[in-house]
Amino acid sequence: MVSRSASVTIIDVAREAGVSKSAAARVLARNGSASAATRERVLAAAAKLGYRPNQLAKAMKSGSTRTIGVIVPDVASSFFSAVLRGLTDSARAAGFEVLVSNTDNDPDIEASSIDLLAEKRVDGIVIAPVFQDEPSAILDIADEGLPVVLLDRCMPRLEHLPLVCVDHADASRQATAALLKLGHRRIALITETTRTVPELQQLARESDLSLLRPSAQRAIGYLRALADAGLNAEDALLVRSGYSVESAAGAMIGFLDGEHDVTAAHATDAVLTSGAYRAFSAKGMRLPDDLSFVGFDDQDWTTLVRPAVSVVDQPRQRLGAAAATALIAAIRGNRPEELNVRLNASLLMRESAVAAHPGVKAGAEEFRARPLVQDRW
Amino acid sequence: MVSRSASVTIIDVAREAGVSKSAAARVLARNGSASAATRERVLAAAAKLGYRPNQLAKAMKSGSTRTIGVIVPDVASSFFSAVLRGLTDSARAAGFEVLVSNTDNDPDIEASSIDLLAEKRVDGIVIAPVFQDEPSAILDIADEGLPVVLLDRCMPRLEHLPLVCVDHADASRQATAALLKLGHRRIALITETTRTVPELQQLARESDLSLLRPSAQRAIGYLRALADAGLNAEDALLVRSGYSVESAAGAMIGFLDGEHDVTAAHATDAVLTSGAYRAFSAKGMRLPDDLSFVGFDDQDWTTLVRPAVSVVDQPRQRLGAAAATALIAAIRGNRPEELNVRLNASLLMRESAVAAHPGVKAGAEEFRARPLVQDRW
DNA sequence: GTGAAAGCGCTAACAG
DNA sequence: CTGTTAGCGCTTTCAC
Repeated sequence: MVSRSASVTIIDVAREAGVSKSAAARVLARNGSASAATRERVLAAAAKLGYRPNQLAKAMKSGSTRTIGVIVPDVASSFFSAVLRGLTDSARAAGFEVLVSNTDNDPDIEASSIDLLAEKRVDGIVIAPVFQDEPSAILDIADEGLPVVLLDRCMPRLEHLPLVCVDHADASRQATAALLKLGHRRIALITETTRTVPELQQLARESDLSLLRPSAQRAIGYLRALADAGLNAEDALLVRSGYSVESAAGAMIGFLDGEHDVTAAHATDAVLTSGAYRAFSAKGMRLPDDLSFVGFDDQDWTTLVRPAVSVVDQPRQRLGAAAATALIAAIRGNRPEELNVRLNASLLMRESAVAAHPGVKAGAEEFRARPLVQDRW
Repeated sequence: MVSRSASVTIIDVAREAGVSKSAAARVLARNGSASAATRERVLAAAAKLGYRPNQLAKAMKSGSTRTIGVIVPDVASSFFSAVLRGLTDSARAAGFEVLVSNTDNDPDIEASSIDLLAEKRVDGIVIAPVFQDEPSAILDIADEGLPVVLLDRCMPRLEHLPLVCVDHADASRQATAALLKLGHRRIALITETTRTVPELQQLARESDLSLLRPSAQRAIGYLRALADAGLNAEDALLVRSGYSVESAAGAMIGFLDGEHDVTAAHATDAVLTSGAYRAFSAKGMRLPDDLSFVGFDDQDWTTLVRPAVSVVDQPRQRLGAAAATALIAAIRGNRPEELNVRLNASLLMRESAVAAHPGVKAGAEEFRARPLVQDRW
């Protein structure tokens, strides 16, 4: 291997080997036939010149770039960074590289990202779409025949696209059920949804849950757990928060400052979990004595603090891997309907949630071993 | 805008507009001259057909893909995910998309990632290299003339490549100096380096710090702070840990179980900070009463726990942005020497570190307002 | 101002 | 088995 110029083409290799361009091409692309002698000389020439196949040229011919695009709100978030990790690894294993972009939940950025990726001729796109009434950029690109897989969330107009997500309702249902089993009856829900309990109940009855925002789906899971236990939900138990640690902490402090009789709480998102936890600290509350708590997403700190925080954990990396797999299947021509994946979150009971009364039998052990079900990966 | 086929080319647009391919090309690429009438018809045709320029073809002609590659150990880590965010945003703003891959610190994966990116004809690569004796994949690609920017770390043989990093030594120097100012004299250092104090001192004297691993640079920063205060460092104060929370927790517990007289500690990495903190919890230690502590990297949980943890924080997003900017400058032809960037970490004094004795005057306030220096961004 | 033609690096018929 | 040839979609001289 010698020093090499900017770009060594197949022609350079052919010349060096003293054969024709196509002869060289055949051995380099290891298809078509070539004599042992030719093969050897071409390979030697390629090695000597440091030949690197130009995938751009290959892509122009084949129509496939072996590159996929990923569009998420923020790759720096703990959720999407883990998802991206699973996604890139899985894509890479299948021979695809990944182009990423962030939207910050801005529909315009989303639209321009889609256009850019389309112009770069990615073979498909995985997208965690921005909630909007007219997701036209996504619809357009999908109409043009580019494979698209929805990640983590869906919305009206996009129902026909394959969706890879976690069962949000089930996640919060699990968390709430665990608290109920521990004997808690008054359970606060820290939630981002702005819907009232009756609205949520109606949605749960009449619409396709997967078309709702994750926050609404999770709230519905909470309501279901209550209903399963024969309990009525109350708006007074819903602690409304914006999507930030500060907002959640403020909302929770406000709630705790007011009159209430809750003995437990569940937060429906990683950020809200942090905010709620901060509120508990600020109020000087001791978990689980003053309150039992189950958070969302297993973050670094949940096992760092004392008591360790119980959470319902989403399989983030596997979610990303599943999205990559689904997209690649779509690229290979599988039908969208076959590509839907719904993974289950798993309950991790630790020290922040205990029995409401000494008499309650169910301990943390009971939940800890709970097997995953309905998990296709 | 009507329904469109798989791929609308410039020829389709030309035909629809009733002009030649080159006429269409000229208006679509908005260079060259065209009459108002032609321009209008072409634009209309393009809109009608939903024409999307094929960047692959453009790239083949121009030799530039307007895509850069990023190679890091793990995009899911809190450090690199934040860096990636800054990097993608900055690249995007300059008109470049980003292709990512993870190495898990495996040199073979690194090498194959580099090859893949090179074959995809990225315009340049930002890489946080795997430590190895012969970084030949990186050297090869750089020799071939592909712009390469080193991210976060350098190593022998790679000195000639531009480096965008945080001043590691200064970061730990700042943390240690803060503790010293608070009156602490016996300060433990939780570190990943395996070098002894004499070795580190020799390295600090004789070699280019930037060629050492960040862990060694940080340890040297600690030694410098001690030296500045007229104190001798001791190997007994170095708590050796592998790169994992568990390892750090174990090492720290072992240290605390043994005989020691430290009143303060500093961890030199985010992971080690978590591990050390877990050790404090496990031992039932109360910060800052039992020990003053300054961690590394401002993580979610550092302000969630009570007392809030003081840290020296790396400007992660800006680091990524700076790397993108440097790489793009390299692509535009700037000389490598002009591209080096060293950012400063900033000390965030919170509640986990207090004066060793009531008499010490320096309080947290003194540090909080400390301005950034030597920061070019 | 406009069209014809060459070519980026590669693949894939197609003759020889 | 091997070489010639024709593009993939685009830009860019170069005549007209």
